[in-house]
Amino acid sequence: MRYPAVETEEKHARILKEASRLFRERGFANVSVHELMSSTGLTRGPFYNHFDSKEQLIAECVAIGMQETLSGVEQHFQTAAGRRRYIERYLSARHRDSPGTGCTMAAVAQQVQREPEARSRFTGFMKKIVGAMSNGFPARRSARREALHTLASAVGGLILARAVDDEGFSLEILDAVRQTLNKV
Amino acid sequence: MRYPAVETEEKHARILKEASRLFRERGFANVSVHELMSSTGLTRGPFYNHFDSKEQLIAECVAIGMQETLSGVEQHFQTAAGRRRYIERYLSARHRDSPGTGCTMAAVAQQVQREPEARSRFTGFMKKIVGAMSNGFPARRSARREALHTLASAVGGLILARAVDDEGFSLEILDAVRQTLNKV
DNA sequence: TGTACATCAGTGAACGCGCGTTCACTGATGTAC
DNA sequence: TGTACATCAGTGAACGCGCGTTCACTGATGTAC
Repeated sequence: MRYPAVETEEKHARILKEASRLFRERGFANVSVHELMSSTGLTRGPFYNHFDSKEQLIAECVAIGMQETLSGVEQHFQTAAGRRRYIERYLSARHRDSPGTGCTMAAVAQQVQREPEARSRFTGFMKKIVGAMSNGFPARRSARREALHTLASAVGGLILARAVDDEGFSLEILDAVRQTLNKV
Repeated sequence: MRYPAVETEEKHARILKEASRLFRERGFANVSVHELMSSTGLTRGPFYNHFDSKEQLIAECVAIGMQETLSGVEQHFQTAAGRRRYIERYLSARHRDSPGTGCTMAAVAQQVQREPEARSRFTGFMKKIVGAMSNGFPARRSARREALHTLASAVGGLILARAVDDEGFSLEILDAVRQTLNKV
C-alpha cells in the first residue's frame, strides 16, 4: 500500500541514524540489514527502496560520523583551552564506553580499509579534521605535525583502552595519553 | 587412511602460521576455515582434529602474534638508540604495507573486543609489552606513562596510515608520529 | 622378522544457519478530472 | 467538492551463497604377537 510521503524521509533518516550507531558499536559485518530494518520498525524489503546496497549505506554512515567529529573539532580547537577540554573528554571512560555515539575514526579505522567507497570518504574527512586541528596549535611551523601526532595518540589510546578487558589497565592507558598530550 | 605421525605436527604448525598471517591481513571474519585449510593443502574436515573451533584458533593466533611483538620489544628497548630504531621501523611504509607479518596490536585491536578468549590473551601480552617498553625510558618516574603514550601513538599512527587511501597523506601521518616520538 | 589388525589423520558430502538481495504483491495516499 | 485510479513505500516469502561445523567413511601407519 502507499504510505504518507512525510513519513518516508523520516524513516530514511532513522535508518541512517540507527546504522551509524550500530556500525560503530559492533562493526559493519556484525550488523545485518534485517536487524537494522527491524530496529527501525520495518521489514527487510524496503531497505533497497532507500539505499542501493549495504556498502553504500556504510559509506554514508562513515561520512555522517566523520562530519560529526569534524564539527566538534572545528568548534573546540579554536583555543588551547578548548583543545585541552576536547582531548580530556575524548580520552575519558565515558567516551570509551559509548562507541555508538563516539568518534568514528576510533570505531571504524580498521574496517574501512576493506570498503573502498567508505575509505575514500574517510580519507577526505580526515584531511579536513587534521586541518581544523592544526588551528589549535600556536607554533605555525609544527602545527600540522603536532595535530597529526595528537590525532594518532588519541585515536590509538582510545582503541587500545577499548581493546583490553582490564578496567584498571584501560584507565591507565587513557590517563597516560591524556597527561602526555596536555603537557604540550 | 592413517598418515605419518611426523607430518601431523608440522601441519598443525602450518595452519597456525597461515592463520596468523591471514587474520592480520584481512581480519578474523574475512578468513574462512575452508580457505585456511586449502592454503595449507588440506580439505576442510580435519580442521577440527587440530582445533576445537575457529574462536580458539583466533585466540592462539593472537597470542602467537603478541609474543612476536613482545620478543621484539624486549630485544630492542634496552637502549634509547635501540628504541629509536625500533620506532623508525614500526612507523615505516614497509611495516604499513605488510600487516600479515607486522604488529598484531595494530592489526586486530578493534576486532579483539568481540572475541573474549583472544581479548584476554591480548590484554595479558599488552601488559608485558608495556612493561618491556618501560625499560627503554630513562626517567624512572614517568617511564611507564611515556611507554604507554609511545605505544598508543605508534599503534594509532600505523592504523590511521593504513586506513587512508592517499599515499602522500599516509606517509605524512607516519612521519609526524615518528618525528614527534624521536624528539623525546 | 613376518603377519594381523586396530588406530586415527585424513576425505568430502552434508548439516543448519544467517546473510545480502530480489520480487510479486498490497492498498492507502495523492492526483486528475 | 466528489469520484476514479495510478502511484509506490511498504510486506514477507524466496533466492543463492558461503559460513562454521559434523560425520560416515578410508586405508597406510604403527603395534601386538
